[in-house]
Amino acid sequence: MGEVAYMDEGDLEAIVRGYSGSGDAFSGESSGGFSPSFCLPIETASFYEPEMETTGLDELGELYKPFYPFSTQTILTSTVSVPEDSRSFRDDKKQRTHACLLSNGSRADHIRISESKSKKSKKNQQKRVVEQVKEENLLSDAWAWRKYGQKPIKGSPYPRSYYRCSSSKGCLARKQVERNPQNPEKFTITYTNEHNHELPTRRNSLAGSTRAKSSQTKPILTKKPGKQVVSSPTSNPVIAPADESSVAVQDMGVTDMNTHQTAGEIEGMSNSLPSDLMSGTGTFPTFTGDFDELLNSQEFFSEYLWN
DNA sequence: CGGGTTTGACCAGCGC
DNA sequence: GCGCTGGTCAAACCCG
Repeated sequence: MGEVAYMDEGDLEAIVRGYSGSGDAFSGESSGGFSPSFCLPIETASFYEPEMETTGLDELGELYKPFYPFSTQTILTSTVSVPEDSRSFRDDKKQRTHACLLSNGSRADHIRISESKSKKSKKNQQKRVVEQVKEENLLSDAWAWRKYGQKPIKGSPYPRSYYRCSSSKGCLARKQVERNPQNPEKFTITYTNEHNHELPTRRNSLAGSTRAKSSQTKPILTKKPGKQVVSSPTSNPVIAPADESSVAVQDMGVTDMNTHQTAGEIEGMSNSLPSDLMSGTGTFPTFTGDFDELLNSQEFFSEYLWN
């Protein structure tokens, strides 16, 4: 546990250092305005380790609360940095870009850097923030995500769902959601890449509206080509009894958020969260702490962890 | 009609 | 080199 996966210490060191301010490729000039949500490498914890939810991170959790006060979940850490996922090569073929686009449109080319560092692009891909959240908190980020794939994962009875940011075409932000096999109540969310735009003022209208009926809570998938069957672990139409987290959310958020949007806007967005994430609570207040906050707190994390 | 999900296929990385 | 695995694509379909 807590092992640094996918990269050697040197790499991590470099990245952490870079991230914490030296402004190397990684920090990718989180230029002026809105800073990319994620560009920080944090320690990696292997998934599926229950302990990791409570380990030394408890303390951190406390510190983290102001930013992410959900009572039950644990924010975790993870990851690895280093850029460019395997797709980069294909992307080349397909004329797609895959780098850290910044708010100003510039491109943080941390990818290249890592490329030179390692060829194991797949493992070194820019995954980073991993959160352990309860079902009801799956909605806890204000970004608009569009599911683009789902795969059964070896070693886990639950499939992993893949989401990409749907609020901006060029946004490279990715999110993977999978149920923790050892603690099915919780989901592991892995964010990859960063958003190259600000928080959407509102989510796409249909996000969360579709499949609302057909989606059932079924961890294990059943396939029926051509049919809309349920399968996503995140397709939990009715799991989230809005709990205390909803309150907590509102408390926090607004602090940093006002730079991007109003609480009202946020709430509006919550009404259109993807159904599988919505868990049936159409009025779940969204996570207002935007990635900037996470970023900040995680920045702290990284320093805390590495010093 | 636009934008969401589902899902089989495809592709590249990795381990043996 | 081969097979396994994970990540993504894209067609088909659904919904408001």
